[in-house]
Amino acid sequence: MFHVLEKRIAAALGSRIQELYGIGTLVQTEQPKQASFGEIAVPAAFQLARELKKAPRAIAQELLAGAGAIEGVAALETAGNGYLNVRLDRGYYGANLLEGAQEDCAARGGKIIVEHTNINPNKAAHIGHLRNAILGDTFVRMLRSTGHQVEVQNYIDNTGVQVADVVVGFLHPEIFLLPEKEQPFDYLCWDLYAAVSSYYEDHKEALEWRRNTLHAIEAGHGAQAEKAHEVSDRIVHAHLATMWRLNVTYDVLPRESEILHLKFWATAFELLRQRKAIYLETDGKNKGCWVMPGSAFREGGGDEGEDSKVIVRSNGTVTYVGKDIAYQLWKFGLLGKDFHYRQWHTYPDGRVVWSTTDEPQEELQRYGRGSKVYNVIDSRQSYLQDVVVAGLRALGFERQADASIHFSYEMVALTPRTCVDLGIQLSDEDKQRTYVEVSGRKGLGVKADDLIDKLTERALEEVTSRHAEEPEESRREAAAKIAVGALRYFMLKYTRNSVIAFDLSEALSFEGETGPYVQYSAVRARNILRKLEERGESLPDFSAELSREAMARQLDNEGCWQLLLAASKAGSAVERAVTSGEPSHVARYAFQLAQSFSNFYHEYPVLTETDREKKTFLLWMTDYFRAQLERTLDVLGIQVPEYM
RNA sequence: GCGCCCGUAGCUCAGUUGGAUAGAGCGUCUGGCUACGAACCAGAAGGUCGGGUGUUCGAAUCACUCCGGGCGCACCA
Repeated sequence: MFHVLEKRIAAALGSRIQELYGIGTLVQTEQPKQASFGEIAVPAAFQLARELKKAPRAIAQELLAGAGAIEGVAALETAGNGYLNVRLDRGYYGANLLEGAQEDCAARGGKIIVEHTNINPNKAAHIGHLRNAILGDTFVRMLRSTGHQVEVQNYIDNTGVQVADVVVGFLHPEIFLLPEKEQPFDYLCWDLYAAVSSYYEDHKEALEWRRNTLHAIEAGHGAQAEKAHEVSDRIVHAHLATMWRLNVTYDVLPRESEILHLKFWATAFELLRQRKAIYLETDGKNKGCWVMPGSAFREGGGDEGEDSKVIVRSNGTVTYVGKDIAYQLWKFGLLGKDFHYRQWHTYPDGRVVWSTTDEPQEELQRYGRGSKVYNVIDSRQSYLQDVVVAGLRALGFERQADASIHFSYEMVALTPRTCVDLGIQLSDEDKQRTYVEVSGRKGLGVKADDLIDKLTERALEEVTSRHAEEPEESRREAAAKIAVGALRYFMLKYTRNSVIAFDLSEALSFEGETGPYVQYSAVRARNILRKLEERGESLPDFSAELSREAMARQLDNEGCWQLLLAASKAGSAVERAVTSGEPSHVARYAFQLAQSFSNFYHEYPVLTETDREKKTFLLWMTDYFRAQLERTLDVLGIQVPEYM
């Protein structure tokens, strides 16, 4: 509702400017710092001042003078030295919210592809991966809630060295002892991978095992290839299970093995070669390689050969970037080829994740052909992402290059204190830092499932301390939702390019700006409504009992009005977060919304209210807050427990 | 050396793309449960927005520069 009015006001003033000065501009609106200034502020006069060579204040007055009435606006006034402030018609606003004024949610644009998670299928997921998945999944929810069609892809690199190293571990039990105790497969691989990696340090000759294994995997047969398949398949299932705990799901898993077997790369290579995006280097350190010149992806890349990027190695194998270019081309439907698809996994709610396969299937399924592609990838890979986009550009796919977005984010590191808690040895230098980088290769880091388990136990303690009478299963269910709320909110409250220094005790906190705080507000809103039923009363028919006049009367109360206004901004908050590509905006809004509700909760006793109209109004406010809280939490992928 | 990111309250971070008196959470200090649940609320203290120069009606935000920190710059993924 709020952004409908924002747009309406911008449009009205835009045409007013057009008729007065003959200038077509996009009128910006903002929200005043102080509530006393009104609900919407328009700084347009400042922008016009330069062009018109007039004082902003005078322009604002001219704009105001002949402006006609705008639906839903009670008053326009000038303020400061050129602001136009808007006061909304409160009765109109409330009545429209009550009727659930349709947010214009018409499906828009083409399909958007979001690729996220992309964890190497060779070990358990850790907190760094969680940031990727939660960021990606939340962005998907944001897009879907604003009417976009989205396809979620999780790329599986099942033929890389990481998998090979774990296979090496399994095939050399005489060196890499498997632990006696039972533990999940992905945990076992975590240790195995670290062990193999560190073994290479002192036994360079062992790298030959890795090379052999890689060759076998590419060839696609033999014991090593079989083991590689087994490892990556089992790990992918483990990852899907971990992500499911966090309400993160996927539509399709494109796999590297099919990119190889279906010769996607060969097709891409032909394109790149024909259009001269890459060339065969005949000299220098890259002699014998197919390279992309540095000038393609770096500004002023002058030194030929010095900064060019190898796409095909001198031994004829393709690099990661090369495969990624082929994959990116496929995402846009530019390769002229497609995968076959088979059902890979069914979620507990019945939805199905599909995987690519190289064998034709009876059941036809189509993926790819997006009009816009978001790749959720660590900012450390921005250089490689630039090369991929440059590849598209060099092929002449300008539009698709522009529509390829590296949705980057900074890494998750650990605070030194948390390292100590986890028993990780630190150098004196590291102890002085504010954070320490995790390393999957060394086996340092916090496993995702361990963290979720820890959070769940913490939440269970809290729940049990308040609801010992409830059955354990029910308490566990609530605790799981709280844990997920805490974790998702924690990963989302930071802006994307801020490094998260992960602190265990901070993450385990459920007070202040946290997911559980927001969940708690929603629970309390529900409780009021439930208590109403328990008292033998029922929810009034709001639209019958609350006339526009009644709404205006009640909203004349400044406190109520400000609270309702804040609650009504959910749509515009998500909208803004989508355009700025910043999920943290939604998280921040959710927190503010919860704060507003807390204020409401303490300020206005609902059930004991004696004035009938006011009580009806307060019940409506409660229900509206509940709906907005649930809606916003849903965008964040956070559920509301029955009690907490 | 080159490129990207960061520097805002004691700590961790926001700041609607250049706007009105710079905001939260944590921590500290004062108060508030006989419950629409205190995982909460009310209040207080706490700032030279890393330093400097510039751009203009107006700068935490843009440009230049210096200082401090991080991450990239493979025939690894």
